[in-house]
Amino acid sequence: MPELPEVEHLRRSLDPVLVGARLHAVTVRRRSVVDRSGAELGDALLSGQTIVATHRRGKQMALEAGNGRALVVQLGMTGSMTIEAGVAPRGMEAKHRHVLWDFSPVNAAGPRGSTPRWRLAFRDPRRFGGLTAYASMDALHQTWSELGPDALTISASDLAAALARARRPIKAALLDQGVLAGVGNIYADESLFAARIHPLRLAAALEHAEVAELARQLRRILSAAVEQGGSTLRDYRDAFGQPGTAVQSHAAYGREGQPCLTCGTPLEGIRVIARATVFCPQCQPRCQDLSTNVGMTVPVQGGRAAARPSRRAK
DNA sequence: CTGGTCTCCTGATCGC
DNA sequence: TGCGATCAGGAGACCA
Repeated sequence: MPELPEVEHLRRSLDPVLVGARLHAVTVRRRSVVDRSGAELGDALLSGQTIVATHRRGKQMALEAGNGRALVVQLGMTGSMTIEAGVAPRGMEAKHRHVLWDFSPVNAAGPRGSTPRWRLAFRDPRRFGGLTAYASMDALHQTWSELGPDALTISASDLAAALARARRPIKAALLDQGVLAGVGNIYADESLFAARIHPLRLAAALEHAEVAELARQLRRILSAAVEQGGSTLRDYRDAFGQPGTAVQSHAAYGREGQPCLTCGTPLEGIRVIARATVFCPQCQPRCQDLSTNVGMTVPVQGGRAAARPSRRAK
């Protein structure tokens, strides 16, 4: 599922192709995926406009047009923006393509210098994503100012400020885009594991050193995932259909019941605000006092001795 | 005000 | 082989 690294990688792969390109015709096959707030559909979708920049805040990506309008792309669970260079997709790949733009790429000259026509496609089978039109960059920034600071560059002090009044589990706070922008279920679990913080710890009660470590791990894990092209579990592809490889470095997400890569204890699975959550009961103690007692005999609640083999049967 | 739960939506997977 | 049940979860609506 696309989170910040996937969206940023997508933006970086689209940017050189789209900036400077002019969007010709736009085809809307399912207009319910477009929130145009009163604008005419073609205007909302930047028809006829030249793309002058791409932007990102959290999990949202925006295309800025020459006339000042902006179009925000939200990928939701299964959304994608792909470049179709000549060949049209077939089969399942051709389904659920809700909006299609014809455009002339900037850096790709066709035969005898003629400019080929490429296509940009917004596809989203589950339709948790969508496109939102803004009349100006000011209007867009207004909306984006309601998001928390971007997780890719989060500082310890900014994270501390964001969490200071969050009277809820740290994992719930991390997933709230108004607190911190860009983190979803995968990278919430990964960053909490790396920072050795239990997902149910009260956000506002974290020690400053823990918040600083969490900010550091967020930056490290997210930027590494961007470089790896994001995490492809099933659906995610970049602008040219390539999957990301960051899933190979997941230490917690999707590893319930498997041994912790640090201590070997079977990872535990719980649900936090209805999200599947995986953590190490040994490395991420619920009671913060335990983490200061490294080396001592740490009492572990519940019978963790049973390595819950029930789930591994296959 | 805060935070937890529900709802949308489709495809993959599992069990029988 | 087929089919129904289950699961995945971002984000906004809704409720305690």
